[in-house]
Amino acid sequence: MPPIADPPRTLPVPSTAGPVTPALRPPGRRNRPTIEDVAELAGVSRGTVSRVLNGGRHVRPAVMASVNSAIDTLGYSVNQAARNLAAGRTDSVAFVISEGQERLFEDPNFGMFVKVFTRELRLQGRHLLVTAAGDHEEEAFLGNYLSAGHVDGALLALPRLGEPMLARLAKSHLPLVVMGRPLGFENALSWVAIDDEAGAHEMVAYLLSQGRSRIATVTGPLNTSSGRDRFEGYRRATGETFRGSLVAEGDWSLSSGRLGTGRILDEHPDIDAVFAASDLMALGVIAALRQAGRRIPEDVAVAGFDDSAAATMAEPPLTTMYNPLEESAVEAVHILDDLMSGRSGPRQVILPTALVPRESA
Amino acid sequence: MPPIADPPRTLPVPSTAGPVTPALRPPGRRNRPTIEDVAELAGVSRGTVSRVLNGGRHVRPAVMASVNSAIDTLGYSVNQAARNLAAGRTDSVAFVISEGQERLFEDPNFGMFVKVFTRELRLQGRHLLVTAAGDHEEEAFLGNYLSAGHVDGALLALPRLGEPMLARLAKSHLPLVVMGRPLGFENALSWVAIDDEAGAHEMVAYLLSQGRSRIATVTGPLNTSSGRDRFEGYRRATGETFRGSLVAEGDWSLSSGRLGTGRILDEHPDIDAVFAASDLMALGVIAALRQAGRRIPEDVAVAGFDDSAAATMAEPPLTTMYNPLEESAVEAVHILDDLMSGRSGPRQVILPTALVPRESA
DNA sequence: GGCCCGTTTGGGAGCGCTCCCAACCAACGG
DNA sequence: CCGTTGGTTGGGAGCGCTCCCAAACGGGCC
Repeated sequence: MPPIADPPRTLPVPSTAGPVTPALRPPGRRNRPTIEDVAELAGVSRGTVSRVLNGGRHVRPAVMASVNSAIDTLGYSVNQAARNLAAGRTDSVAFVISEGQERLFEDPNFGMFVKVFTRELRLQGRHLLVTAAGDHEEEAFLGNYLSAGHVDGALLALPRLGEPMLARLAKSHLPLVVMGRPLGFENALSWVAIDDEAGAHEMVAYLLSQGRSRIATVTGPLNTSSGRDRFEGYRRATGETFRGSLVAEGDWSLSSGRLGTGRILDEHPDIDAVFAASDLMALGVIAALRQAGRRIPEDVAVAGFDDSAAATMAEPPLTTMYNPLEESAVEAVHILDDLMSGRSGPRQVILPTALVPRESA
Repeated sequence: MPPIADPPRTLPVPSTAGPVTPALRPPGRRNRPTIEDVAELAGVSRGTVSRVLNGGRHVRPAVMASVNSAIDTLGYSVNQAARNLAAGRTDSVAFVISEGQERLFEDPNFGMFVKVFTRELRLQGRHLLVTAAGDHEEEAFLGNYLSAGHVDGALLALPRLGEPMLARLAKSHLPLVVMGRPLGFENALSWVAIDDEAGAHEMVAYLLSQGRSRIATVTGPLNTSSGRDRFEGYRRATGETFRGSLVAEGDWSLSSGRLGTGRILDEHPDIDAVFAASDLMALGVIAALRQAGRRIPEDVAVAGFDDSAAATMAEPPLTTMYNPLEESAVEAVHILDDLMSGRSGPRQVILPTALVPRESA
């Protein structure tokens, strides 16, 4: 790239002088030692060094040791670009998120995913790259990145419906696993989700069994599969008694829980329970109820969803549904591994939730 | 050049069977079209396609158009591994975080950094990869990754002192910019920080000017530069009146603010102000004070630091110091760009904070 | 009309690795 | 003693690009 730097690269000696010792290597741009240098120092061939680098099968222990020591003394580390090109794989996986990054990083699920993905992938010798695309331009940029063979596969968290990104990636042939149910691509793609509908249903049934009869709900965004399914669970559980005015659509945020509850209280001051589709929104629900002078759970029971850290810290501790995030993440990585190795085709997994009764209901 | 692979490519007819459509291309593992295919279709040479791919300098508009159309019809996208290898760069930058990922993602600063980094890097045609290392093993794994030439540079958020990661990376020759002051590497590395000491000093001076005289503090972790510097600012501002028993060390978390305040109250029930080294801890301070029956700000003034979203949402709204996170992030990317392009050597930037008075003090 | 110079184009030479085949070697059995 | 087997090793070929030199081209000017 630098016009000045190149001549020495192609030819250390301008054509006049005689052969120069191999020490004078035709300087790569960063002059890092190559596999060839290691081979020379260890007195073996390129092939042998490569074998050592890739697990050391079919290499005598003694030779392996000398190669490793050569690697150490040279401070050699493999050039990934070259390896990728030659081997046709990158040993890394992207975690792709649409949604504005600001909201995103508040999501407690997110940190868990990153943590578990990193850990599980490392067991496979792979790296996790987290990438986010806020707007459409960034999405295109990111789409390019993924198609350019930078990664061997991708884990996607694209909660909203009809993500253009999904359609684009779906036909890119890149192995893909979606976290959550990808509406519109349920059969074509692999995905891991929890049984939101059943979980929500169970929770509302539980509230009913506790003698609550006027149960309101603050839903998640209804253009996400989780938001929609949890609402459906609520609807099915309430059955005959379902009233649209007992429903407020939230956006997973604390303040949307607060606002939604306020609105419902205006029309229905007599509610005796609120099912929030997330713990964070449940916190907002509690705040709004308190402000309206309600005691929890005496006057109004509150239930959340996810069993996040917020649920324990809440005052009173929150009755919620356990969301098997960690299991989901582990499962997703396994599926992706199978996909990348060609061991199997697309696969879908739905994990069950579990009721966690605490003081709030 | 390739004896086996070439014939079919240069010539669609293998010698035996009848003419086969150009679809039959030699086996790339994923069978993706290469630059050579584009060149052939557009009727130009590899070199010309490469020129188009890299901005189209020295290419006639007509030729450029035909190349672009060939790219479209073939659905070609550049193979990054090959490009990286040939060009010696990757056009991507890592954002490296040590610290357990769980805590990490709760940090509101973090989301902001990712957002701004992504945006600013894209203007340079670069990608951001977020990578985290929880334990030592992961750190080593990540260190390898970074040294392996996967990225052209890295932005580091390694808040704690004596990060082994820092020492390791510092001597790796990879262009590096640290977010925050890297204790022990102040001169060797580039970094961007805010003036924590001056900010804390200003805040405490402000409390004093408001007539508060018994000012306690909940510090950040004293093994981080920010924690330490903010404490120093407090110490300098309190001067003669400094008392060690008015200090509690926190860990940036809400609960550490609560616990620390509780401990201080035990010994000093008469405090009339608390300076928390972060907004989140200030929330904990408020909770503890309330529980002890204090009114805010009437009985005790509370001040935070960072001017995060939490500060506005607090009850009462929090007096705090504005932390120019976005500017820091922008600055960091600029410095990194200079470093990567060899335009300049290591550089350090310290940005000023600003007092944001609200109701809590 | 011939010459010179700037622009455009072709294509050779790698980049540093993996893959794979052929060569090698030692131990063993017939 | 030689053929055979199975583990080990060397090194050619090639992955798909970028870089750069030299050739080709096209005006403008004398």
